[in-house]
Amino acid sequence: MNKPTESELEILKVLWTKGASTVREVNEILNEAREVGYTTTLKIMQLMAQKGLVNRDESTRTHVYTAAVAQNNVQNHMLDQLLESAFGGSASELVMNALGRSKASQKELDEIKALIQKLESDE
Amino acid sequence: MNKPTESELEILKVLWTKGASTVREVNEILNEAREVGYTTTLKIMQLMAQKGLVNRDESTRTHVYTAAVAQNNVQNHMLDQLLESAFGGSASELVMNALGRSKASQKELDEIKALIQKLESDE
DNA sequence: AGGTTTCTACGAAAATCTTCGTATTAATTT
DNA sequence: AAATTAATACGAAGATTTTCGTAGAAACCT
Repeated sequence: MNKPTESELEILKVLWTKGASTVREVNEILNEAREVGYTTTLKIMQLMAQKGLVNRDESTRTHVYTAAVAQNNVQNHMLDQLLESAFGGSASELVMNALGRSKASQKELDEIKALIQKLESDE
Repeated sequence: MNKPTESELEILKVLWTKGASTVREVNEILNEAREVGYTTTLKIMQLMAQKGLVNRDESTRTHVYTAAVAQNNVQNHMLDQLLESAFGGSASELVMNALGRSKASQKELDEIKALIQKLESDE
C-alpha cells in the first residue's frame, strides 16, 4: 500500500467516518479544523484517486468518493512504521507508552486483558 | 517540541543508541541501512542543531553531537499524533492493534498486565 | 437565452525536506 | 613545507507535498 501523506490521511479519516462523500462535504469538515481551499482538497482527492487510495464514482456530475483502503490496514501500516522508526521494534514498549497515557475505560481495559489471555494461551 | 522529520528521526535513533557521536560515526551507521552521502548527514545534523533537536559540542574540530530531546518525549509525541491521525483518539484500539501483531514475550505481557492493574487501582 | 453558481481539470507556485557539489579551513602525512 | 586527508559551511538543485488561481463545462435560476 502507498503510505498516505498527512493531508491524505485527514481526508481518509473523513471518508472512514462519514462514508461516501463529495469533495465539498469533505472540504467543509476539514475546514472545521483549519482553513483549506476547496480546490486544494479537490486536487488532493484527485491524486488519491490516481494512487488508488480512494474510489471515485463519476456517474453524476458531482463525483462521490469513498475510501479504497481499510482503516485497519492503514492503522497497521502506520503502527508498524512507528514501531520501527521510534520504538526500535519493541511493541510492548509502544503498548506501555500508549496505555500509560491513555484514558482507557474499564471496559477497554477488560478487552485488553482478554486479548492478553488469548495471547498467553496460544503459546 | 518540533516534530522530527524521517531523516532526523533516523539520526536521533543513532544518538539515542550510541550516545555522543560525530557526523562521520552517525553517517557510517546510517550507511549500514542505505546509502547516504556524508554531507547529506552533516547538513541534516546542522539543521537539527539549529532546531534544537541535538546539541553540538564545538570544542574540538570534529564536532560532537548528542540528542537534545529524550527518546521518550519523541515517542509520546509521535504516539499522540498517530493516535489522533489514524486511530481517532482511541488509545485502546491502538493498543489492541499493536498487541495483536506483536511478538511480545511472557515477561512483557506480565509487565503490561501489571500496568493495567495499576491503572485499575488508580480509579 | 443570459447570467450566476458549482463543479472538474490542469498547471504552476510555494513550502518543506533531502541530497550533494564546491569552497574553505584544519590536521596529518611524507 | 607541500601534498593529502578530513572536517565544516554554504548554497543550490531535486523531490515531494501542499496550495491555489484560472479555465472551461454543466446545472440552475430568472
